[in-house]
Amino acid sequence: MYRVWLSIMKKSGSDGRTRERLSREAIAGGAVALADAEGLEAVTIRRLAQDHGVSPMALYWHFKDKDQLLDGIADRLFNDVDLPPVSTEPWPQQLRAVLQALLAALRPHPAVAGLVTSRILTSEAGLNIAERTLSHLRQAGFSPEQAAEIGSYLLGAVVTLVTCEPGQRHGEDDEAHEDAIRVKAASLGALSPRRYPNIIASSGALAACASPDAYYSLGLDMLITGVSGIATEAEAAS
Amino acid sequence: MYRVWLSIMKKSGSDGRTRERLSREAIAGGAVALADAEGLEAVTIRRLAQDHGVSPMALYWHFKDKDQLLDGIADRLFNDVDLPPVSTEPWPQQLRAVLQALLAALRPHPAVAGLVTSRILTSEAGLNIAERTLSHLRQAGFSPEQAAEIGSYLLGAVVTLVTCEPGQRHGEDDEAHEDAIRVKAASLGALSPRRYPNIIASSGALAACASPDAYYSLGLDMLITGVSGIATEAEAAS
DNA sequence: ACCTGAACACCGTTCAAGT
DNA sequence: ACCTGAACACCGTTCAAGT
Repeated sequence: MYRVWLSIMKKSGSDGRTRERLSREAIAGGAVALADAEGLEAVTIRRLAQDHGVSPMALYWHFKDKDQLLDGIADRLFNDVDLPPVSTEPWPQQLRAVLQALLAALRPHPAVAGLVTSRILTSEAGLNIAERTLSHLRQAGFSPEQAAEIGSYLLGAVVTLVTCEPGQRHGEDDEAHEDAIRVKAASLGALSPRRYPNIIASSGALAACASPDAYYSLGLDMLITGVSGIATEAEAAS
Repeated sequence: MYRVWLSIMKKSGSDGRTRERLSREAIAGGAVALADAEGLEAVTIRRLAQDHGVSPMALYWHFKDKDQLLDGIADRLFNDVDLPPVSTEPWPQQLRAVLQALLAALRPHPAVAGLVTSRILTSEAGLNIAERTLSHLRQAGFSPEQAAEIGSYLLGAVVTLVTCEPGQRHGEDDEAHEDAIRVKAASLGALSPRRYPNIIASSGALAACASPDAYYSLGLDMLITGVSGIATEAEAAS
């Protein structure tokens, strides 16, 4: 599928000498596709340049250094977020919808999801997500300071949901991935039943997620329930 | 402070030719201290070897490759966790105490905290933490499958709390860090008030955490409240 | 404005060899 | 058992130069 992406980008077949003009977007897009296929450690200036049919130094025209390239990847993910319109619904539902939108954008790209945590406030699109999150937290009655802390945590927690999904793949092909899951479940199941009875009972579910959709839905519920809980506490205390 | 660690390790002064025998523990300890001082990107096989007064290849006797070295760092953090004894308290308090113990071990080492997420089930000490977490979740009435998903998330969320603490330093010295915070607060404060009113209101708190203790306490409350909430939901549904 | 070639300092890692 | 030296393939990045 990475090869498909490549050929689209190059706009002509395997013999195609002609290639698209390089751009920040094309490079970041290629980086995401490469990370999806082979993991973040495969995303290298030299490798990206090679796949674009260009010299490594060409990328330095578009990005000051590799860190800015990673910023570009994060920015691309934030731009994939389809923020729900503000409505008259109660804040918990609206906040949940915002987090769910972020989640939906990150789920297809677990290998690069971790990049966004530290970059929300340095990305144009990320700022919009943060602003919406803070506004719903203010609706809940939190102070600007509390909203900042809780908001930072919530956005990070969405990333955590994605990167902690049991059996999350890390850029191997499908068969190798299934093998790894089977091996992991077996090794957990072979632990001492006296010392680790609960790990053994959960070994299958720890090695792979039976229903990712249910997992993510439960995760969002936990987040919103948690915020609602401390919101009412704070309200009762004031 | 990293220099202090170095001199202790070498057991003699600046002229000391004699050094401790190398060991997995000494190497992992040095790696943590180095990451604390200069960030995870400074943790390099060659740099560690140099600081230990040894050739880079010496480390390969103790660790198969760099990934195993990172495993060793995570293992060291898990061993710092002082797990509370099982008691007769209700499960939410006990679960909170377990998460708090993990949090206490990770807080001093934000640069390497992220390493633990994927390594809990491959570390001896990590398995104990996971087992305790799962056992309290089973007490709460969750199935082994639910416990696996929720437990994975909870342990990851503790890491998230540490790495998402607003203004979390990343291995700079103190003055540079305070400068960075001031710059960040100022740049957030200079955003468009029409588009980002809430970010501006929270700009100070987004750039740096006023009271980390309060932040972490609130974070643990959110986690426990969230789990409790979906636990009673699950109970009510059954 | 956009890209290249050569070069530099740095990685992780292998392998044969030393004690 | 524990460590070294030389070598290899790979990084990110700079700088001067080409079009």
